[in-house]
Amino acid sequence: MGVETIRFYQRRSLLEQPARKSGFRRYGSDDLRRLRFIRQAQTAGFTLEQIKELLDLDESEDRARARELAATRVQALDAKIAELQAARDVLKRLANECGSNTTGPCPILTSFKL
Amino acid sequence: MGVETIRFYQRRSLLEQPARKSGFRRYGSDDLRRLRFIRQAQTAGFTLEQIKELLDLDESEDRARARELAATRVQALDAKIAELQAARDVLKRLANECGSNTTGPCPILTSFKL
DNA sequence: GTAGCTTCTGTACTGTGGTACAGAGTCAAG
DNA sequence: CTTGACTCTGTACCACAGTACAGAAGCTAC
Repeated sequence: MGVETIRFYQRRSLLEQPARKSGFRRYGSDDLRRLRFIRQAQTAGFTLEQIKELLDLDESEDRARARELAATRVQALDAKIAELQAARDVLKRLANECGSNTTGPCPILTSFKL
Repeated sequence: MGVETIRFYQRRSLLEQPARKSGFRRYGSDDLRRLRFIRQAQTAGFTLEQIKELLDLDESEDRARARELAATRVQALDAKIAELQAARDVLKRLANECGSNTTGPCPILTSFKL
């Protein structure tokens, strides 16, 4: 994670600008934990905007809202996983067919077209 | 799919510009099939650039390359599915915990931080 | 005390997949 | 033969999550 990204997060208010010692930002373990949180939440598919909300919630201890965000995200993840799984299975099958019968046009290219 | 999208594809050379009758584009079933192909390939996670290549391959009947693209995509899909699945499971578990024990800070917010 | 690295601010640019708009032309129905 | 809906070209803009760069200042080691 480059320094540019960190400053980008500061501009987006996901990270506070630490007190400066002679104009330089120095970071502590709090910042590090926040950055780790951002990364984890990103892999769960939260947008930066949502992550900002989660971080703000942490301050206000609004458990209901946090659960709501999580539940919505789980649903979205389930939908996305199902979609990718379906696409994967189709593509896998087509790739196999394309590999086995060697005459005629590749089924990957023709199958979608019907 | 709006007309703007179609013209966008034409600019990206995914779709040919049909012969004009007095300046207007008229589309046939070929174009329709191509558009359907594009949509299907998109849900499989191919980028427009890759879809363009697939469409070009269809002309050249290069089965090996088509299989290669498909195999790479299947791998990427598998990886993505696994990642999403892991994130989903963690999030789901945290949401449950956040709902069950009602004291202390919400585990969704604290768990990532350690 | 200077070379070489990092940091600062601010702005602009990237890629991906479109969307929106202005201003002009064209077609079909009434 | 006008009205309204559609199309054309071209350019600019959107979201998202960064990344790059210029030009200046500061820190560190030799």
